Amino acid sequence: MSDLTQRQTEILDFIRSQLRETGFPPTREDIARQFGFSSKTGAQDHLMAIARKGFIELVPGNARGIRLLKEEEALLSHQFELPLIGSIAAGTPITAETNVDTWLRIDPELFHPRADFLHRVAGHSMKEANILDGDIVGIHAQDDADNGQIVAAVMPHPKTGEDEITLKRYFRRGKKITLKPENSAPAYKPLEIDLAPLDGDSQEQTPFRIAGVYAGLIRLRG
Amino acid sequence: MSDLTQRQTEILDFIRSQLRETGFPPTREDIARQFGFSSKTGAQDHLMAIARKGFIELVPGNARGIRLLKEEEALLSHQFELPLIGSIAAGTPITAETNVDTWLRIDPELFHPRADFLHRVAGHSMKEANILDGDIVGIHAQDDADNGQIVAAVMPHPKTGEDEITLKRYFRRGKKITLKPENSAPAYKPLEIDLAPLDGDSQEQTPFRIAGVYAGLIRLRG
DNA sequence: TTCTGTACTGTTCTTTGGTACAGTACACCC
DNA sequence: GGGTGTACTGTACCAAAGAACAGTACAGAA
Repeated sequence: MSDLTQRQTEILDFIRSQLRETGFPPTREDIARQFGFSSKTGAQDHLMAIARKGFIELVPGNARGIRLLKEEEALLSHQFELPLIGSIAAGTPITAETNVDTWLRIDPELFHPRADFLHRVAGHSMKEANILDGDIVGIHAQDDADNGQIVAAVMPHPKTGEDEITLKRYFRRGKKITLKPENSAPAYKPLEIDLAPLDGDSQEQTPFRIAGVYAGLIRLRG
Repeated sequence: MSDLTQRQTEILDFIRSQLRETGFPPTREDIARQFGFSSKTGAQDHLMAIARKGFIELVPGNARGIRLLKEEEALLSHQFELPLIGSIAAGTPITAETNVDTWLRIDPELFHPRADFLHRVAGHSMKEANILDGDIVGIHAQDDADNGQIVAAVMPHPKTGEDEITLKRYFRRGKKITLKPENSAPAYKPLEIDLAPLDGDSQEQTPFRIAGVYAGLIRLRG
């Protein structure tokens, strides 16, 4: 399936938004009006191009006979789904499509605060916060956190160097940040990060950022 | 909101099915054809009645200008929702509508085994199974369980006598059933039930049944 | 250079489809 | 017995909307 042009994408988005808002697809004239065309033929041309590329189906002879194809229809209801984020490709925003393993049908608004993405927990470092290996946590995207909150931190894996998400409890005192696992076993040690390393100290900063705060979890096995 | 008549319900169902199949609402003529009316006025009359009762909205002057109202739209996707079961009215099956507090938009198929309903946990009796007060557990409906499984048991509350759901770990040896809390604090005691009380013993049976087995949980706060 | 695709304007034709008006029949309620 | 609501038939009108045809302009590929 070939790609849509910029304009065609805009028009497809308009069809989606109309469907969501009014409950039925727009007419050629609706589209022309929206984009400032003086003739509805322009809209018709675009529709035929989008249909030819397989994103919609036009039902001849039917008013508003525009059908989003299945893949497209699924996109519509992404509003009640959450992306499960796996590994993070370098230089991408966390919810970029390449980082999405799959979409799970869970209403983001159920969580407090609202979840923006999900992450599968590996390991037992948050055991004492009742977050277990294999649990899927909901994360509310924000780049800061309050003291004592559990955060999803993005930092390179100590061995592979690849960016990954880890859950830790966040504390900040001046320029010192502590990321604390919730497991009293000696193997789990707090991570200290100094935002103001001594001058002349060429030691590299731990490249760390907050992807969001913990908003709840789901555990999918009995 | 008053109720729909039989015929009106049929027509509303047809509108839903058309939306699902074609992606857009039917015309008056589509409806007339479907139900064998010889005039589209019959369809129009029904639409106006259904709109007057608040189930749909008609957008004047727009072809296929039929909009399902929000409650209705949600109904469309009940397939991806789970009922949260609160207290249980006497003599009703557990997922009867009167027992449903609300519907949460979570795909039942995410759980293993598939969840049939949800239940909010009150208290700390399953703390050591990492199920906390306030968690919402997914339950797969079945009336039996294997030894060691966590079950949702329905039995009368010791004080109020009202049927309620409690989570316990299930063990059976012959005619003896043990429902065991997962909390080693002395306040939490296993419950023993004997399916074969001694003859002549008039002591009342604990009226207990298994509503289903634990299939996972969601925790909606950070 | 020609061909193909995108991105439109402008006009015309015809069908689709909403809506109004006039009836009929039946059931239920006050 | 009259009013109201449901459940239709039948006719008619006209705006809404799809579809076809004829252009223009530009950009990139063969």
